[in-house]
Amino acid sequence: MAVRERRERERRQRRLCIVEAAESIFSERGFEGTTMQQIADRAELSKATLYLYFKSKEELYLTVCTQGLSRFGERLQKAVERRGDAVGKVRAIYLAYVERSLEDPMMFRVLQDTFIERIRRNLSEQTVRQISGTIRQWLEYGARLVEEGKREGVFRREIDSYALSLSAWRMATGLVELALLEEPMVADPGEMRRIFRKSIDLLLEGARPR
Amino acid sequence: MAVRERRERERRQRRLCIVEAAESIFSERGFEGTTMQQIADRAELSKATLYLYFKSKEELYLTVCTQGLSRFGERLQKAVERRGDAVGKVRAIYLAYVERSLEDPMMFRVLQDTFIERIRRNLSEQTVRQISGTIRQWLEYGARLVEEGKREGVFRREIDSYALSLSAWRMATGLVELALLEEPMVADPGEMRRIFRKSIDLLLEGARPR
Amino acid sequence: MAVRERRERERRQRRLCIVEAAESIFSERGFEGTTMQQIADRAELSKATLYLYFKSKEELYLTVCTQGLSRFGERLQKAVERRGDAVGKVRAIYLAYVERSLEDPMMFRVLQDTFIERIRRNLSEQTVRQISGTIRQWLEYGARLVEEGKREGVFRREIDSYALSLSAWRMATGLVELALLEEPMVADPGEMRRIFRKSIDLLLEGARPR
Amino acid sequence: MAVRERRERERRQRRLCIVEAAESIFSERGFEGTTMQQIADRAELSKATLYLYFKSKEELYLTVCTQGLSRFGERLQKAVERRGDAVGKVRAIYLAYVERSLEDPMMFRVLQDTFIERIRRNLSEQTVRQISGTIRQWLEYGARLVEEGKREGVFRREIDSYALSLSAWRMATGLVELALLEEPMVADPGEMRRIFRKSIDLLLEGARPR
DNA sequence: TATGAATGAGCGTTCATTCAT
DNA sequence: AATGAATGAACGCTCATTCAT
Repeated sequence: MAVRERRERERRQRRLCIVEAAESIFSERGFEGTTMQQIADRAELSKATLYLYFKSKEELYLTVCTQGLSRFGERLQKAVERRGDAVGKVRAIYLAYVERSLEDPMMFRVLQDTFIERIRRNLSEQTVRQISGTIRQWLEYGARLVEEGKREGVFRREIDSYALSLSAWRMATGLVELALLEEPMVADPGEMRRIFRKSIDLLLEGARPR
Repeated sequence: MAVRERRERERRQRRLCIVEAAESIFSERGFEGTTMQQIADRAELSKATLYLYFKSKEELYLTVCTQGLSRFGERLQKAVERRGDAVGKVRAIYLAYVERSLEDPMMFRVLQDTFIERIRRNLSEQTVRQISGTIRQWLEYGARLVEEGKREGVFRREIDSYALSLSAWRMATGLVELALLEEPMVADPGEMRRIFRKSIDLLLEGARPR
Repeated sequence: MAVRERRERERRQRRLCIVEAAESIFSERGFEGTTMQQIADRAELSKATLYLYFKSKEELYLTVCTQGLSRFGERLQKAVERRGDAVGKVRAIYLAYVERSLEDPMMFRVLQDTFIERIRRNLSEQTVRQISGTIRQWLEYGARLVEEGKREGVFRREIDSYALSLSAWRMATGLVELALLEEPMVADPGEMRRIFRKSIDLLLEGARPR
Repeated sequence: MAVRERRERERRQRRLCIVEAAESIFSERGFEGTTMQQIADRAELSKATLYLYFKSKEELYLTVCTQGLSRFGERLQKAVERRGDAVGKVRAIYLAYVERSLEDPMMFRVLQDTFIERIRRNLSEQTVRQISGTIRQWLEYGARLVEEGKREGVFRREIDSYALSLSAWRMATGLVELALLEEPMVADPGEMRRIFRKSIDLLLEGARPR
């Protein structure tokens, strides 16, 4: 019967709906600041129903994180395609990361939580491994781009490609964090845009052959 | 009588003891994840006693932050003294920041909390302003070092000194965050040390005259 | 389905149950002396459940007051109907007020709290206004009865109808307060009954044309 | 030695000082709304010292009540002296009671608390008896004045003198209660003064021979 | 005698989770 | 499958009282 299929489809749909509601609230208020009631309200469901799809607040949170991570990855992927040399590609991926984060601060913030020890402790080992794995893949992808650049002669041979990849990622993240503060701490939005560009340019310049 | 003096001394000691307990728990669990009971337990005092020394959780948090901030600042200050050129000074302050953070992860984490929007919302405006103010001072100090370097001819004239200062700070912070994860996500401690050095070298190299 | 109806009915029932528990404890111990735990215990519910029905202790208190107030009002209303002249009406309403208060001391005490400055300070302005408003209505109703009496010629023309209304109300309240003390302070119950009658007779006699 | 005497004197002085501080705060905030800290602050002593003079908050409260009661009584006594007939005397004592209460609302409010069952339960039997006794004496004094008035022919023979005394007292109390509300519930201060006079006049008029 | 310091018990309120329907 | 109702456990904070000095 097609009934079962429909059921299954509806169930997935419902799940998705919850995840979306959760994502938007987690990112606004963080893990601890979010209540199941708020999520239920936004999903237009009852609190109890949430527990039919996720066995705890943590599991729901984890789902939001991993789903967001892979969507994020897809976007970055596209940014590098059709770029010229490796320098351009690294620059493009850096700026795409920044851009995406600023456009969808929700996702960015949820992912940031993932690096907070206290929250990690609430997640199962498997989850942490899964998230770490994905991130490591990106970093390695970045490192490969740098290696490619070395072969192209746009980066110095002795550059540690993984260190560069890592540095760029952390610098981007740290600056976005700042840019997303409601009350700007160090600079206004317009200035921040320039700073993003300058930051990656400095780093890439530092890796160029002299 | 010396009684009053002793009392005074004991009182300061007790206060310090509470601040230390608070610092260690705030850094483990963040502002929201920390309860006054936990702090009281670690300080081996009753919850009510905390309120004899601090009128609220927030005031205690603020004290932890500002005390840590100034201790932190003093260390950085020392790191720059007796250094040769501006490049050396910036490098020294960067590495000192990293070193201090790794030695005293508590303080680092408490300060990081300060950049989480949801937590900022729970703090009084005054608290946020005070912390932001101190950080901005550091950043400006960093920018002045870069300006000094331009005059010395070790940095390019067109470098945006504030952007460099900011980028370095955020990169350091982002990398330390990673290094402090209990289960290393991307690299082992030994490798991280090298990466710290490489990261700042890349950035400084990028700012050098060609 | 009748399910929804039953639910609705049960919910009202539960709410009523809480209000009753609250009324009995508020009247025994006053607003400040009452705890949500005590109310929960008497209603045989958990403290948290109270908050499903009332959003705060104050809202619960307000509900107790206003419900009691209107119930009280209805009884007084009935007491005046089918009475002959205005003197009879005022007398009837006075004695009904006393009677009701002695029968339902809970309500009487809760309302009395309303005149204690410190408790007023703990209530929202709206709550206080609402209660004051109802009481003022009664007083004005009393005053209108006196005016009616003047026209009938059973009260002297120069009598201040509002002052009489007010005096009667306060006298009744003060005497009831005394009568409700567990250990009688001034007179036994039987004697009190006579005193109530005598008190209003004195007042009415004082307002008669000579 | 005179040392012991001085000690004793100082001790009494200190005690008085505490009672005064307590009286002023109890009357502002009621029994439950008052904290030992507030009393200690106003008495410029430490909280612990209070417990050297009174074994509990309740005992302190009781002392305030009984002391206030007797002082109050002395004032009323004076008001009746040198008055002409019994009507004038009753009127004088009624208005003196009102006047004193409005001048020293503190004392009035503390005494009112004495009629709240919940507070009575916290006091020892002896205390309650002591307070009741004093009040009863006043009432009987009032009743004797009425009897005097009957002999003078200014009150009707069949008047129940105790009932009149009681009614007047409760009416006065009830009206004062109203007058002391910060936000006037029924009438402004000026109007209240007239109402006080009218209220006792009504009652006395009601007791006159026709 | 006087007090600074300390605390247990308790407050109103919130929330993740469970359960009967 | 979905939910309204319920609750235990905890939260930040307060206060009457005790105790060492």
